Amino acid sequence: MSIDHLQQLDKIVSLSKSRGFIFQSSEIYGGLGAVYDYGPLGAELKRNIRDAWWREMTQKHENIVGVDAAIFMHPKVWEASGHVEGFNDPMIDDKQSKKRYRADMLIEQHIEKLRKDGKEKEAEQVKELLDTSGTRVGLCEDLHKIIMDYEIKAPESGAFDWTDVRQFNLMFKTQFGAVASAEDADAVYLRPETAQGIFVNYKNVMDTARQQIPFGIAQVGKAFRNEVVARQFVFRMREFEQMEMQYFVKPGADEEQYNEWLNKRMEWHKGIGIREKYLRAEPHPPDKLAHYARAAADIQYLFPIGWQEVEGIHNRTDFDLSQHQEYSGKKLEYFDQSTRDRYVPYVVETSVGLDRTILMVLCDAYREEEVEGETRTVLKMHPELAPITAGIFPLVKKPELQELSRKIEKDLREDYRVLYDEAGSIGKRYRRLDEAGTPFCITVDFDGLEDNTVTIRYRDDMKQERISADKVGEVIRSASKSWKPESK
RNA sequence: GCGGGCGUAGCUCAAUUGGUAGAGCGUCACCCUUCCAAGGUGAAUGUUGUCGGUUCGAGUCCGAUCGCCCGCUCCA
Repeated sequence: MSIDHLQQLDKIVSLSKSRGFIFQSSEIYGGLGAVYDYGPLGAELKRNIRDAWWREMTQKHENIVGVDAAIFMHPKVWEASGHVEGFNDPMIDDKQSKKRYRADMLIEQHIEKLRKDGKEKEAEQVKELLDTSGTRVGLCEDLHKIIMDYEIKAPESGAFDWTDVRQFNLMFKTQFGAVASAEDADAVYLRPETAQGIFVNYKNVMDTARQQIPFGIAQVGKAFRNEVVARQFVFRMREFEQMEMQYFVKPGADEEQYNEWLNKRMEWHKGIGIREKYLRAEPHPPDKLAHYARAAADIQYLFPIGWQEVEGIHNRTDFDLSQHQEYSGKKLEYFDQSTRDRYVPYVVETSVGLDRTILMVLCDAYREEEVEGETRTVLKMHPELAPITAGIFPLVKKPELQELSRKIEKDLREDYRVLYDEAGSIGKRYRRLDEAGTPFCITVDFDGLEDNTVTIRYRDDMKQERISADKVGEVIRSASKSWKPESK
């Protein structure tokens, strides 16, 4: 059976481990949940994708500049951004049905029910208690007491058999300063998103980079989320890498820019070789928008686990800058010299998960093909993303062939990541590099010694061409540039 | 975090009622080899996820723990 589009993630998990793309973190100690390490091939693939994004988003735009903000930030940043509040969900479980609910949502629903039943007075009472929860014993305890006192039952099972209310803080907290103290005063968070590193530097960049609105700030970096359920390989990890660009625009220009960036970003995904039919843009319904967003859309890929978000495009309005202006007391307004307008810019965000992009590239590239009764496993990824660009082989282990092979290897090494291999049969060496996604193999044979030629073998269709040994680099360059996923 | 399933070599998997842990592939070395996982010879690799219990004896039974998968939930 040949495979053109993956149905199971297992294949990628196995291949990732056996070829050295991705390993589980701390594996020799039994692994650490939802944390993964990149191996030799994975590290190269990751770098290539990161570089492609950075080139696209900064180098190709005169009005987008980069920053590299620290992971640690002032604790107030997360108060201003809404994360301290929004990242704490009080949850409660129904022991009968094993369903989990948000405690505050349960109470809200109960209030609505009371109103519907005409018990306006009691509804007001509960609403008052809900609004003041957290002021008596603690948030969890107060919410639990309301549920108990008003005998709020589980919506689905109708049971009244609750666990305690527990809070899930999705931000990682750590101690700042060498002397550990139990006090929260020293607590800092590992950033749950990189975006805030851009917003807090907005003024600095404005003051130094000689940019005028509209302009963008790009950043690639780690973010950390203590996910309740972190699963599905590198799709949802506790430590992950984001590639973000925040585009600052004049209020009113936000909708147009939002649409434009959604299109541009979709084109990028196609440009790195992802097949168009497995990509789609999925707008968020207005009632599902994040607290900061006016409009949002996912760019999704059809993973073996279904359609899933790889990138999010958000119209963040002036929410973040206004919040930071309020919390920091620093003016973050923009003054337009020509129109003499003064305003807090609106922000259009493009935020793509680097690890998710890697997974997408691996999934989209994965093929199993029938070749003369044997299965060929091959990663047909864009040549410019491939961890190893070319393999160089002497057809057999003979000194003359080895000599020319080594010379070609040395030349190519200046510009490309290459691998010299003389072990095993030639077919085996081709197939090994197929699994690594290497698009080109150069083989030196005896005929070639006569006229200084070699054969280049293409990964995607296994076709071979005889070319001049002096033109190998050139052929690789043009074949990389002209590569299209349709030709896979 | 809850419910269910699973955990044996780098990968995929065997191992009778509880009775000496194996195979295929891969890896490495050498030989052979003039273009698609060829062949030959040899080699390395496991506290059976971890800890504890039951037993004369545990990969197998029991408990705990860690991790993975599916569902619930969550996804700012």
